[in-house]
Amino acid sequence: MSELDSIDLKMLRILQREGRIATTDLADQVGLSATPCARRLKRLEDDGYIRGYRAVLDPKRVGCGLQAFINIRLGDHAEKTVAAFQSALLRRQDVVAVYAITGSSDFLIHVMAADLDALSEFTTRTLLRMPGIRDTQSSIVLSVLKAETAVPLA
Amino acid sequence: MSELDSIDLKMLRILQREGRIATTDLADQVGLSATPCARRLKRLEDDGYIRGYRAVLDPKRVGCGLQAFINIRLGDHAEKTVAAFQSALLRRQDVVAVYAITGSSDFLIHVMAADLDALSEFTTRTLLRMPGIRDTQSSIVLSVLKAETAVPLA
DNA sequence: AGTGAAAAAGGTTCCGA
DNA sequence: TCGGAACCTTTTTCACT
Repeated sequence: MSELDSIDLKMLRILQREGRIATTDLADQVGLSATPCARRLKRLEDDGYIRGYRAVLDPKRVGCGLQAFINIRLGDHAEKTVAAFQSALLRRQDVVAVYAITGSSDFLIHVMAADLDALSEFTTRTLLRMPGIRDTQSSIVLSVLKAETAVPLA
Repeated sequence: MSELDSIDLKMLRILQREGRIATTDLADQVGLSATPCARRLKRLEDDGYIRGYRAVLDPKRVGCGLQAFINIRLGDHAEKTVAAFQSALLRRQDVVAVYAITGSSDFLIHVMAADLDALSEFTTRTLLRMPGIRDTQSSIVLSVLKAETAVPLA
């Protein structure tokens, strides 16, 4: 479970931008031949540095024109309530992220929907009917100036 | 700019999970031979449905143990101030996302840092010294229950 | 850990349906 | 638009440094 050397970091930086790059090209870019590059890549995957690879879609292009962040405060923090609330959220495809946070609310969720109608339907029909919710506060995304999946690597 | 048929959608769904899948395997999974599958994939890329491919790293594993969301309210909405503020944020690697939002604040940003020290340094040394900022409100992420890059595809 | 060559697997192009 | 064959590239394996 050794450390990452500068070549590993270089590889990770490149792979965060070009997830489908051929290992031969990756090898060129980090100054290695194909064999050790493939070995390192496998190690980075096996040791859990790389979780997986994803195609990044253009949300608007595929019919998801609206995004929102919703702060949620629970009224009841009983373990059972919290667990039920969480698993209900996690099951939904349109809830793309769920964070437990500090501050004035308990959870921050990131929702994607086709349009305002779909979003308000989610909020009123689904979210507000979940047990244990005290209040919610929605922030609709007007524009996405940046949305990296990339983790900063010093 | 034609529509996406059910095979295209299937391909996109698979690619959101397995961004590095071989096109022959993708072809098998959608019931096509390699040639038309590769052609469709190229079209999805060229027409902007697929923005790119990314390796997804484990943040903790690569030294980014702390995430936070920060709501930012500007005091001065002059175009120049807003533009300067935005470009300063966009330049920073540790600011992984920037959204302009509705509601009580103007921007929501997603920050990744090694630890609390690094985060508080960012807030006090960088963020609060930016011109035009009226106030900020940080929510530190206690746990990530879900963080999909995937866009929901009906 | 890295290299280079050979075998296997995957990707691309062209043509016919 | 699809499928198949030929051709080319990439990946993997292996012997060696």
